[in-house]
Amino acid sequence: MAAQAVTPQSVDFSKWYNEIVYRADLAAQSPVRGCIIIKPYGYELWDAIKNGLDRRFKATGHRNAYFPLFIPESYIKREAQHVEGFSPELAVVTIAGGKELEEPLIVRPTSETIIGEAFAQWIQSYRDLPLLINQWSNVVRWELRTRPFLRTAEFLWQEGHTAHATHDDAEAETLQMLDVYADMAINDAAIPVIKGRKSEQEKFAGALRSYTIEAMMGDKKALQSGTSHNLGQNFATAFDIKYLDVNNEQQICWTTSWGLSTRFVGAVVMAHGDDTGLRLPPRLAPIQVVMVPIYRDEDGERVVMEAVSRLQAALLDAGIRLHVDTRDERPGFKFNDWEMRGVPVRIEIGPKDVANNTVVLARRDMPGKAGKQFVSQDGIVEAVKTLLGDIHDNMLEQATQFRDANIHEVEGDYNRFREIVADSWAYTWFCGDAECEKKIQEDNQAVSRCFPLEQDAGEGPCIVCKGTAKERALFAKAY
RNA sequence: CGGGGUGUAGCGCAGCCCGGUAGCGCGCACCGUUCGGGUCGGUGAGGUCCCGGGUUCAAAUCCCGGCACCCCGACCA
Repeated sequence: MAAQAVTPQSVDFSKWYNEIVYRADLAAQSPVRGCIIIKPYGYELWDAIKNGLDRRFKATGHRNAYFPLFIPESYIKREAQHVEGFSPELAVVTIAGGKELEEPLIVRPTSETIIGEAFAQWIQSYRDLPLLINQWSNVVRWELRTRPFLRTAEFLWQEGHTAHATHDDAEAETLQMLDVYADMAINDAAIPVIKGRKSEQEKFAGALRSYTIEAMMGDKKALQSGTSHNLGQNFATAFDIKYLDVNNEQQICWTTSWGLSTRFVGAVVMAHGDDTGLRLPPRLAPIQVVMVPIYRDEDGERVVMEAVSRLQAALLDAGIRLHVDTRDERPGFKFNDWEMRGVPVRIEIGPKDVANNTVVLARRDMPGKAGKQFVSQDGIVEAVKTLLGDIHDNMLEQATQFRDANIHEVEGDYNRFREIVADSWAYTWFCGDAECEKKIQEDNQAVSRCFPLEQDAGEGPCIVCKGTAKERALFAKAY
């Protein structure tokens, strides 16, 4: 039989990624350039991400709403930086119902403008603030170069939009939502992310400040996995979002927006996957446990399936997402198949196990024999629950160690800096100047990722111009 | 948007140079065999050879034009 292994990460990470996405059944190619079909398994993964976020959004007082897909062209043009940032990648509808439209409609690349217009009508008084809205939607950005999940012409996401009375309120909201993203990434996806502020060059078109959670992928490239923006009064001014304060004076609102997209599915794949396939974090895995019955004749089948039904009922009762693989395939095939799909735990059960009242528990995060253990059927639910927790912890630990081993601090030595960013992340003093950033980008393929929020105070020489820098930044090659 | 590549069965490809009945592997269906780490054998279904035009008795193959997708760079969640 032909080898069915994927291209190893070490040979060609990019190729590995593409193969995994299709072979693990996350997505399929679509007839439309730059778009993908998200298949059920991939969508279930997105659903899990989505549910984790939605729960957190609601817990912090946000409400979901839905705004139109089509945005009048004039709206996009109201905020100068915004239009400049987005115009190259807009899809525009000029004909509808067989007639040329009086005003072209933009297929939303993001909804600040149309939501801003609505906010202007909804907000009259300081009593209406803060206004905390979230939308789950699709957006379109006509990217020239696309990759499944990481950058597609159409993608799914959520975009939060809020309005506040003061700059500080808006800033608190922006940072709170960044925390929400980080919490989901770490506790649901087992991806250790670094919270930071984007440089002036890298911030959102029209924002006062942009924040990001940055994650390190298996090839050591950085992936911006979620962003949160303090929009200041830029959009509020452009869209007349005003309120009367306690003194009956007109004030301009402060707004925020924050988004996390199906790109995060790509983050899960690239942060955890290995040469055997996907490795899904237990809390997001659509299937947490797969049970593979093993037998060689009808007697064996009867006795094994009886035990399978019993264990299945117990595990499903406990709320574990379980799948029993009864396909007419050899066990070895099934093992490999589910490993490709990243299922965290596999239960093998055969006649010998039934005789011994045991099962084999195999964990995806530890390959081969090392990850296998015999456990008693009696304590199966607890054993599985504990194991799922252990796997999450271990995956987070592995990813954290990998990340920390590949971030190197450097001070003042530009040559050393260049060596570092060639292969990993550099952490260094950076003045934030556009010219300095440009030089780094031109000399290396790396760009600034963020000024990490958690760093010791102090100052040092900017890695490029040697001028006094008050913050350190992370630099890396990025997706 | 620049550079390269590829369009032939669901997927991966050969055939094209040198025109002559469209093939291989995997997958799929059925039968048997096997089943604790990617079984083996048999039978079978499945094709606008990317599209349009041209040359020719005859085009997957040669010529002209178009389209699509993929990969690599610059730009971006």
